[in-house]
Amino acid sequence: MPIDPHSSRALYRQLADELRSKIYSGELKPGAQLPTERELMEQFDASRNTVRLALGQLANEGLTVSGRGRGHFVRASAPLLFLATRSESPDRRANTANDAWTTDVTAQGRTPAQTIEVSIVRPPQNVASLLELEEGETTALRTRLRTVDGEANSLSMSYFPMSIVATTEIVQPDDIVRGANRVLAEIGHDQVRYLDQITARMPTPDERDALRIGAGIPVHEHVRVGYDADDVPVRVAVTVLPADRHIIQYELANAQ
Amino acid sequence: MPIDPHSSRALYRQLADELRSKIYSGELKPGAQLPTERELMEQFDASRNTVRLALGQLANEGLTVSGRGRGHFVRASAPLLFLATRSESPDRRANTANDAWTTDVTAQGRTPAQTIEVSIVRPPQNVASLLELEEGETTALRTRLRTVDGEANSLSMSYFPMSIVATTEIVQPDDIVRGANRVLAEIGHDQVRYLDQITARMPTPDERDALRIGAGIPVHEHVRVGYDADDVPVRVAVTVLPADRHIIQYELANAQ
DNA sequence: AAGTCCCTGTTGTTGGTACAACTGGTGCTA
DNA sequence: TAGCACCAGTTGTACCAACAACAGGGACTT
Repeated sequence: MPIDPHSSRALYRQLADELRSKIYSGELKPGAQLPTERELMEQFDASRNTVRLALGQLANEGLTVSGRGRGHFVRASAPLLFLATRSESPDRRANTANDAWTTDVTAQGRTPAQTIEVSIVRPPQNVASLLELEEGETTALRTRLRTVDGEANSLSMSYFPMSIVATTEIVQPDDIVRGANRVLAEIGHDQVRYLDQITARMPTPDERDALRIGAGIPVHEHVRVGYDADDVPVRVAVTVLPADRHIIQYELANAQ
Repeated sequence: MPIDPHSSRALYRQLADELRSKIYSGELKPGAQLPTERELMEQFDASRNTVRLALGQLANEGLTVSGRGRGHFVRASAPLLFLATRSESPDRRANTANDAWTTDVTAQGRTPAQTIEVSIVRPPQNVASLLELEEGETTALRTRLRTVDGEANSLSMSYFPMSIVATTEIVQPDDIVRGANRVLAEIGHDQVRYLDQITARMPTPDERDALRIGAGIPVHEHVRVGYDADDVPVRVAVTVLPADRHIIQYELANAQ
C-alpha cells in the first residue's frame, strides 16, 4: 500500500501517482473505467475533494476523461493522423483538382472537408514582423477550418501582403483549387524557401471550442514563412493542430 | 459586470473567463499579481473553493503561476530559445572541439552544459519499430540532460542498435566531442537521410521533475530517425523539450 | 548596521455537506 | 416490439471550516 498519511507528499498527489502508474503500467488500459469517486474515497480513506483533486490532476495531464453520470476513463489513445509537411513539393500541386492536404487525407481513407473565410486585416505583431511589413500595412487573411470525417481537425490562417495580392483571386472568398501558392507563383512570387517554427501550448478557449479539444491536450502551432526567389516573404501560414490528433513529420535529405 | 449567477455557465468558469480576458487584453501584464483569493471571494461573492477552481483552470492553461505565501501571478512570457534543427549539416561537425548544440547555445551568449549516461537496454516498442529491430535485440542508449545557464533545458535519448555499435566508443560513458554521428560515419554508417516526427503532450511527472516544468506547460517530443546510405536506420534520437523554452525551427529549400 | 524573531497575509491541503445534471438500465405501457 | 417513465448511480458545481506551510515585512536585539 503506497499511501502513507505521514508522508510530506500531499495525499491527493500520492493518489494521483498511484492511479497514474496503473495507467502507465497498463493495469488500467485505454478506455477502461477508473474506480468511481466513492470507491476511491473508501479505498484511500480520503474526502471527495481530495479524490477529485487527484482525478483532476490526471485529466490535466491528458491521461483521463470524465463525464457526468458516466465515470472517469483512461483516454483512448488517439487514432493518430499525419500532417506530412513537405507535401507542398512542386509535382504535387499541378493538374489535380484537389489541394495537397485533401489528397493526403483522402489517401488515408478519411473524408476531408474545409470552410474558408477571407478578410483584409492588420496582421498580429509577430506575423507583421515575419512578413517584414511597415507599420499599418494590411494583409489578406484566408482562414481555413478543416474537418476530417465530420470532426474539426485543424485551423489554419494564411496571411498575404496586400501589396502583393490585392488584385488576385486570393482576396476572393472562394476555394482556389490549384492552391494559393500557385497563384503567387503565377504573379512572379514562387516560393523557393520556407522557414518553419513550431511551438506548443495549451489551447485558448476559442480554439478548444472550434476544434473540440479535450482538457489536458496541448496544441501545436506551426508557422510557415514562404520566401520568393528574391528572398521576400510572401506568405505566413499559422496552423493550429490539436496534439492528440497530429504528428508533424519532416523528411530531410542530408544535403551533400 | 459579466458575472451572471443565473447563467448556465458555471460560476468558476465565468470567473476564469473574466480573469483570462484581462490577461489576454493586457490589463494584467506578465508578472503582475492577480487579486488575492480573499479579494476575489468578496468581489465575486463566491466561496474560496470556487475561486480556487477558476485560478486552477488558468494555471492549467499555462497562464498563471502561484506560490504559497506569495500570491497568483501572470506568467512572465518566456525568454525563448531556439532549437535549430538542421544544425547537423556536415560542415558543422568537423574540427570543432564542441558539438553542434554547444556551439549553437554559446553563439546565443548562454552557458551550456550536459551530463551523459550510457546503458544497454531493450528499447521501447516505438523505438524498436523505427529501428526495425527483431524481438529481443538490444540498443545502446545515450541519455543526455542538457542545461543552459545552470537550468535544466532538455532531455535527449539516443538509441543505437547494438549490432552496429557494440565495439565502438558509443557504448563508453564518455563525452564524444566529435559527435556520435561522426563515429557512426567512421564505421560506414553515415546518415544521409532523416525522418523527424514531432508530437506534443503534457510532461510525465519524471520529466516535470528533471526539467523543472511548471504546471500547464506542455512538452515537444522530437523524434529523429537517421538512415545510412543503404536505408538502414542506425539511430533514433528522442528529445523532450519544455514548450515554454523552445521553438523548433526548420529551414527548407524547395528542391527544384 | 546587521542580524533575528515574530506576526500577518497568502496559498496549499483536507475534511465536510448539499444539490444539480446527466447516463444507463429497468420495467412498465401502449 | 417500441417507446416512455422512472430510478439508481455518477460526476459537476458550490458552499463552509480548519489547519499547515511559506513569504515578506516590521520590530527588536546585538
